[in-house]
Amino acid sequence: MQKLDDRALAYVAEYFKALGEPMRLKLLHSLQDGEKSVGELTEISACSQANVSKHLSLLAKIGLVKRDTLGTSAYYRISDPSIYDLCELVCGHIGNKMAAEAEVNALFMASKTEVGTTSS
Amino acid sequence: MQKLDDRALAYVAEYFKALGEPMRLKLLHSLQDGEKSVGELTEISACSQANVSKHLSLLAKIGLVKRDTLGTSAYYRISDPSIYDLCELVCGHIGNKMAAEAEVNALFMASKTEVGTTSS
DNA sequence: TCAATATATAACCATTTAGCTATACAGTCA
DNA sequence: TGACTGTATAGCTAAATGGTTATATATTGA
Repeated sequence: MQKLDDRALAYVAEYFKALGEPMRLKLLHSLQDGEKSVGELTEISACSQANVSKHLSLLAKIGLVKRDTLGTSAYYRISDPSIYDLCELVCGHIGNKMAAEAEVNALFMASKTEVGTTSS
Repeated sequence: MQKLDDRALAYVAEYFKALGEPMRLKLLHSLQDGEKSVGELTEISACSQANVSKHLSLLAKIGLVKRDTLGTSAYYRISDPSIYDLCELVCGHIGNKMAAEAEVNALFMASKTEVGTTSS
């Protein structure tokens, strides 16, 4: 039972870990409007083809994307749209945080104005 | 604009990365029913105190948990309940995946039964 | 079959990081 | 102040990993 829990935990962590990479997020974002070939993604991401391929393989292994081949090209597409719900949640969190930071910033600026330029 | 996008991307990735660690997920899970001290979490997680402290620091830095002190103890609590929504989504995904695996397994078993034990 | 193109993989390097042990730091109590 | 307790941090090691270049693999077309 505990063992199963740990396995599930590891599984969830693996999932999050796959999303914990800016380049992979960029690739997933690029796929949001439909499937794309490795070449297209390479161009979009401004990243080496080998690296793009490796990231896509990882995403496919996790099950986040699916792979289809047409001719010599490989086309990848999102297989689990729920990741966008995830990203939305996180972005919401980030939005809040940025708003909070902005507020703190404003307060800071205000306090500076109060004190004047004699900052010492 | 692109630069900002990359920053946001890095931010989201950092957030996911923090969740991409079984031990940190375990700690967050332990905090689901209320705040706990480092000592309590150390006992629950079966992990060294130093390591627990480090993970908690990281989670606090990201803003996932908050820290309060009482006497010599430090109490941590979830500061952003939305992470549980995240986990639920991911667990749903995992549930689907496991169900799919179970189905594949069943089909495999069935095919083995059909063919019989003369597996060659 | 041979050349060309698209993708995947191998081998390697540099960085990151989870874990450990030892220790520093801070608050409590005598 | 000095022992004690709880927490954080420093320093280290081993493993994981993102990136690179070079190469292997596979499909198309002449």
